[in-house]
Amino acid sequence: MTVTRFAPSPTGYMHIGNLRTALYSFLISKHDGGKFILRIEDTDRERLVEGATDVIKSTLKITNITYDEGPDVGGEHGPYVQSERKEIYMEYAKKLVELGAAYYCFCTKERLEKLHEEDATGGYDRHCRNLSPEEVEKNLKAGVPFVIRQKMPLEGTTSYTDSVFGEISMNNSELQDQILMKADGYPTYNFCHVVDDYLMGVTHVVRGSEYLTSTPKYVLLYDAFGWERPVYVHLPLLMGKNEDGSVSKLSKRHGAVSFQDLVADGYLPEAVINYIALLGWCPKETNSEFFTLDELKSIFTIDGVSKSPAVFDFEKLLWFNGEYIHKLEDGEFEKLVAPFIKTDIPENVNRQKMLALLKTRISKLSEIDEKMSFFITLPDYEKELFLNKKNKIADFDTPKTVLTEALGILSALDAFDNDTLFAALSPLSEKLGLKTGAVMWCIRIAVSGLSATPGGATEIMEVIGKAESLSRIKAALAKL
RNA sequence: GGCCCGUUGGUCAAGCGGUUAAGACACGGCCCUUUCACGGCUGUAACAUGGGUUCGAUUCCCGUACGGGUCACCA
Repeated sequence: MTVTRFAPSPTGYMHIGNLRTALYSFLISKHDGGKFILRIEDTDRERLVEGATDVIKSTLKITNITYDEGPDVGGEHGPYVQSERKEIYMEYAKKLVELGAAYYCFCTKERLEKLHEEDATGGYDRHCRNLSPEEVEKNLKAGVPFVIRQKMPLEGTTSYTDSVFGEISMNNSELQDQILMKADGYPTYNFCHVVDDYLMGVTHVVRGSEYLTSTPKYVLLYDAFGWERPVYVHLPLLMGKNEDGSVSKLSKRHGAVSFQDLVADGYLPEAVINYIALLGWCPKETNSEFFTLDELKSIFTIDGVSKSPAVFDFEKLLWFNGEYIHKLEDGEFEKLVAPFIKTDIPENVNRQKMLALLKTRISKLSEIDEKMSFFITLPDYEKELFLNKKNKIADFDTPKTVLTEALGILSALDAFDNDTLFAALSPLSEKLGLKTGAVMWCIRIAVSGLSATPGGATEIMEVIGKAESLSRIKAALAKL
């Protein structure tokens, strides 16, 4: 059975690149009907951020990336928070020492720092690698602080096969005797993720390609324990475009790059998921770009994953989001957009009709306030706005006549819905010898004060109601 | 700097020895139309570079350039 996991550090917000890793990891297991595990990697006690785990969990919940095992849902391989598994790691680290693949190191931080100053690229000098058992025992008994380091082979090469990048080979001489257990008794990522992945039965390790070159060290750990190596799936990085045109790893300076920022800005979770699914992966045998999570589960395969980094394009995300919003049911849209409406909507405005009009014309929910403002308050405008070349309106006589006539017709109307309005106003064009467009242009300008509006003249009047429509037309007449 | 990885239009990308080198976003034009949007049609625009291998390279190999990643008691 395919078992994958998402193993974030609770260090704050949910980065979009992290989310994509979670998604791909989830999809790989679900494509095979396998299991997906959430594991919290909180061994860095200094970077820990309060509440960060909740952000992770809620993000996965909102996006429907459900996990079969995890901190709050439990499972047979728990606990799923590394700080709660502390003893396990020390036990395995000691085992590794016995196996001769790791050793105690009593070097002080001061010594290490001095070493670094002397040769910044040299790394650890393996000072404690060959301490005698007696010396180690003596230090241990005396309570000298220690770390446990991995004993790397001094020569030869270590290689493994990554399912997206292929064979990766590293000279063992490049490998540092990295720290497995820190002086505070906590393990480093380099060690505990291996132990956990093994213990939790993870078959596919899915993570960003920044781990591509450190994986040989992990593979060596599996080998030392005699454990079967997992399948590695390293994902191409997500990049952001800088102002000067260059690209670099996607980060805050590129804009809203956390999932919650995006949602707060009016992006739909489904749209975000759909978009990031396509960043670094492409489906086989279809040119479609719209996928639900369930569809992704069935078509997602590792061989569609790309090797090269992908630039996060806010413009395309915006387009995706617009598409998703436009397809929403009116009621659903009203519900989702409600939190973004900061302005009070007056009595005369037909909220429902207004939102229906706006739905297909916004690309993110946060645009709503600005887009609906003219319904609520008539903007200031110059009478030159009535002039329109395409409709052959070259002077103010036409709008004056149209509006005077329209005022009479509209005043007599009882019903004020779109169809009634259009039917009542249509004859005007023939009467005045104008095109429908010209008549409607004048009225629309009068009731909106804008050259471009969502919906036409009659639709706008339906939204703002009879009294407000008449009053706006009168105001226009006064202006003319 | 050493090591590892990558390079198809501005962006996401298909392609897996022989193609008029798909498609999407963005951009331009046209149509539709009660302005805008939607929709439909259409246009501009790409295989980083030099060597090989081959009858034939975007596809395979090597070098170069450029980009990225990594070298922590962070993950």
